[in-house]
Amino acid sequence: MLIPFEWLHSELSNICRSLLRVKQLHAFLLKTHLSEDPFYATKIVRLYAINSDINSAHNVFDKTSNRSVYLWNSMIRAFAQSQRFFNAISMFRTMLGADISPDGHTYACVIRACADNFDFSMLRRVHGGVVAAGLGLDPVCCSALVTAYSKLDLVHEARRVFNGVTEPDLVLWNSLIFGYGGSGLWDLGIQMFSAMRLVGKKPDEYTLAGLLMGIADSGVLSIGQGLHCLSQKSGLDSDSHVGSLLVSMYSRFKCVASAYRVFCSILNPDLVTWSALIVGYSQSGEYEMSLRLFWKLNREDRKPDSVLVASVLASIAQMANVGLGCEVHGFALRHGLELDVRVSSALIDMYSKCGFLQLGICVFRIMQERNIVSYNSVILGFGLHGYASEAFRMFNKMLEKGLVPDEATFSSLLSACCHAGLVKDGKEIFRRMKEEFNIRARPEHYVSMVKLLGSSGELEEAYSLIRSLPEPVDKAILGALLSCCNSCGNSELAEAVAQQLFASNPADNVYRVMLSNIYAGDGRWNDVKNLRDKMTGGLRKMPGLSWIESS
DNA sequence: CTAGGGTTAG
Repeated sequence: MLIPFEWLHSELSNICRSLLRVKQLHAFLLKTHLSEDPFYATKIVRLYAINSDINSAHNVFDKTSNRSVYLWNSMIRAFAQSQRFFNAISMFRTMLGADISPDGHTYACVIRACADNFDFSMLRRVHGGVVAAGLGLDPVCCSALVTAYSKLDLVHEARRVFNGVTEPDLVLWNSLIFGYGGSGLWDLGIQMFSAMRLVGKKPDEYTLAGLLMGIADSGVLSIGQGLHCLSQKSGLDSDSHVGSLLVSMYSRFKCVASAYRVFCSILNPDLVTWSALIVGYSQSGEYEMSLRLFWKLNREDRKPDSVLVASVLASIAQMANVGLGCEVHGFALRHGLELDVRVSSALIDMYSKCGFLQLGICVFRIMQERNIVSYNSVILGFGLHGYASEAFRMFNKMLEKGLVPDEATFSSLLSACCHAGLVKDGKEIFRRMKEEFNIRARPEHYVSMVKLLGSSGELEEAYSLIRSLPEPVDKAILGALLSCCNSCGNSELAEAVAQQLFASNPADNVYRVMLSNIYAGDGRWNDVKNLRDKMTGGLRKMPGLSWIESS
């Protein structure tokens, strides 16, 4: 039989998104007995995996007696991609026992699977295996290890792997920069970037994405602008990934005009980019513009997804505009998005924040599938309207259903106690959260507790709660205590708290002014003057910024 | 010949 090889190879190299077509190709290969060949088997396994037919992929693997490393690797990757972690690992174990030895790519697949599954002890064991196999300095394995450790919040471990490599390639540099960006260690990311440039490596779109990821949290707009400039010069700002990050970076700094300019320069803005801009406008308080863009997107051929609808509803909740909320509710109904838990929870939240708790409860009642988020929204709604007992009733119902409460559940309950002034119940639920449900109290929980205790005259207890926390105490918690002190006229405690706030945030002038006001209220002009004299310090010196000026 | 290490918003 004459086989049109050219046709076959181009078909196999295409990323075919139709399962039917893949099955036809597979059937054709079976007829020609080419499916016995590990080369073709690998292709078919990959095509089945892309179309998420993992059983057919496994079947092809089983039927192929002559298994190449490529075939093993593809099968392991296929299992990992379809979240079948256990299968991926056991396939790897089988491979170790077979008469073929895994290569760097095999280990990379397994390492990635461990990270995706947040399995630290397995990652450790595989890392050991990598070293034992003599692949400890293999660039592919090292990149995978750096990414995996960063994903498990062990960036320092990632750095150790990186340091072992004498001449890191671009991917390895990028992996570490991404690790730093994702862990909020943006200054270390910048340092690595400077070091990378010193050895003459040119950044690509991954490098910029890694850097930009951390910058929005840094609070230093000039660095973000420097990176924007750099991406323009390297012609990377029209890349939709980099563009999306720039849009959200500018949005977080509330520079929506710049965000819009970046948006316009992107060649093919995708749903992510649109989302970043729409959410950006609403985060900057420009709700009308945000909604106008939402409807504009809707007029184009791309349709908003449930995540975007939920975010738009969140900004409508902030506007407390129930008319717009109803319009978007109608939109969700027309597009069958109201069954999505994220959308319906956002609807509950929107209605209750607009003052229409009853409508929120209606949405809750007709929901098909209720998860923890839906219960949290309805609990928050009851609390917001002062119905603390209803909130607790919902909480108990949720427990009866076997749902496990999370941090947000307790935030909602504590805020319900705040709104109703239920000090005793608040203390009790705070205790149960920690002891019974093993949830570590987060800053927002402490904020509620401080408000609750402070507003009922138990300032001392609120203060001792704060003193039990490790330094530095979150500024939201101290801020809550400070406003309680102010409203009940306890200027002595107010001063202590303001000093603590100022000491931990010396660069933020808000706290300097706060403290200054307290001194001024007591007529202590010398203290006011001292405070002002220290103000000449200027901006904190930033590490490794010279490259911005040079670029 | 193929697979295989590094992405983004909410």
